[in-house]
Amino acid sequence: MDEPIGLRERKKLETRQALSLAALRLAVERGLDNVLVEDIAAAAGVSPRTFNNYFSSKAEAIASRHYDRVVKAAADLRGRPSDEPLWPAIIAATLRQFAEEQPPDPVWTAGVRMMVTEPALVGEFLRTNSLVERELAVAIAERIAASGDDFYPRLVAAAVGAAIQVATEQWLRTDPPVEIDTLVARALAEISAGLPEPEVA
Amino acid sequence: MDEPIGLRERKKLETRQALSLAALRLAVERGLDNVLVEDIAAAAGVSPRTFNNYFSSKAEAIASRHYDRVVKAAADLRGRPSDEPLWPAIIAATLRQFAEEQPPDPVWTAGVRMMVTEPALVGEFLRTNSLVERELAVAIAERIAASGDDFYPRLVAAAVGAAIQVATEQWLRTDPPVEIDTLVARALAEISAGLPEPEVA
DNA sequence: GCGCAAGCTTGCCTGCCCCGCACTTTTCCG
DNA sequence: CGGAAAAGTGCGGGGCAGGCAAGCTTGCGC
Repeated sequence: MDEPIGLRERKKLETRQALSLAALRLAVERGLDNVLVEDIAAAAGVSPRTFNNYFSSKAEAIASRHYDRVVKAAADLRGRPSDEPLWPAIIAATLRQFAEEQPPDPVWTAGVRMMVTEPALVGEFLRTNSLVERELAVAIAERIAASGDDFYPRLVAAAVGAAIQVATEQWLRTDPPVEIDTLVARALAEISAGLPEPEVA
Repeated sequence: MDEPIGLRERKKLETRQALSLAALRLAVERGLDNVLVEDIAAAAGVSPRTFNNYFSSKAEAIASRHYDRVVKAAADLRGRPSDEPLWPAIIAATLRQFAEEQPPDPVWTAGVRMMVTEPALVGEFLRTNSLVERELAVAIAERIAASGDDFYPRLVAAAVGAAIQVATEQWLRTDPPVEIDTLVARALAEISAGLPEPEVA
């Protein structure tokens, strides 16, 4: 968390963020396919050609915001005391991401719904999650003196991803809205406990 | 599992399969972006316009084969005796898919590697997996008298998907090749056991 | 300061993809 | 056998992604 150098880099980051934010906002406002790359570029104050220097597709630009957000959970995990047991640390780091923002930004929640709904976005959304899981696996590996490519860290990271995924889906579906924290916590608890078959009702 | 009716349907299915097979084979042979939709259509003996009546993208055509394959695991699970405990049934049904074909078809393995590697395919691949998980959740729900939309079945299905995903990744990476069955079995066993933090080495 | 090199932005242009529409051809079924 | 429904096809348009070759900006070393 540093690199004070780079006034040039700064501008680049700003442009990138402006583009991804504009992409998300416009898509939420008017629906994905009423937004042209041209519009996004205009909203960010750059030429359409430049858009593709930053992102290789509309979908990627939108998902980029998602990436920036969830990647923080991995960073959070790194910052936790190293003597804390693994799963409590994971659960705490994850929940913090969802708790941070109350009430949740309506543009963001609409964005999540869109990413999970629009066929043209789902793939990129999932691909992003899978990228984040890699980061997460590395953070997990650090705690147990393993490599981020090893089996166990990858599996744990994938399990966490799956839990969040399911929790998010259920959250989008519940009609009387439920706190997403609750759902995520439940999913993580259950998946870390091994998902035993419930007793016959 | 029937519908004897439909000589019309038959042709449709054949065309669909011809298209997806051609898409996969050509992409493996020459690399994804040296294959035009035109080529695929030609190889399947239909017009380019018809291609898009079946699939909405090249990626979807390729992933369609993947879908057809893995969806069988869910069907397999349905066919198992209903008094068998859940996890053994899941594990058996899943492993059967991988065991079925020995040695594995080289076009297929190359195809999997491609789907996991090529940025343009990864998203569609993941999206397909997520679709299959829905089927799987329904099959799981049947066994425990629940709905396919309920939390627990979804979570189990997602966990299974995550396990297979990780196993596949590791399998593609192991240089002295390992049987994928082994990896899948291990991943399923571990995730169903709850992924406890390993003892410090 | 100052000028040069590296790097970012942009415009232009090409190839390709996806899809709507209208028309033909095939299949189904009474 | 004849009409309705559905599948295949050709054409054309809107849009996207990316190579290339200028311009323009920034940073760095002198």
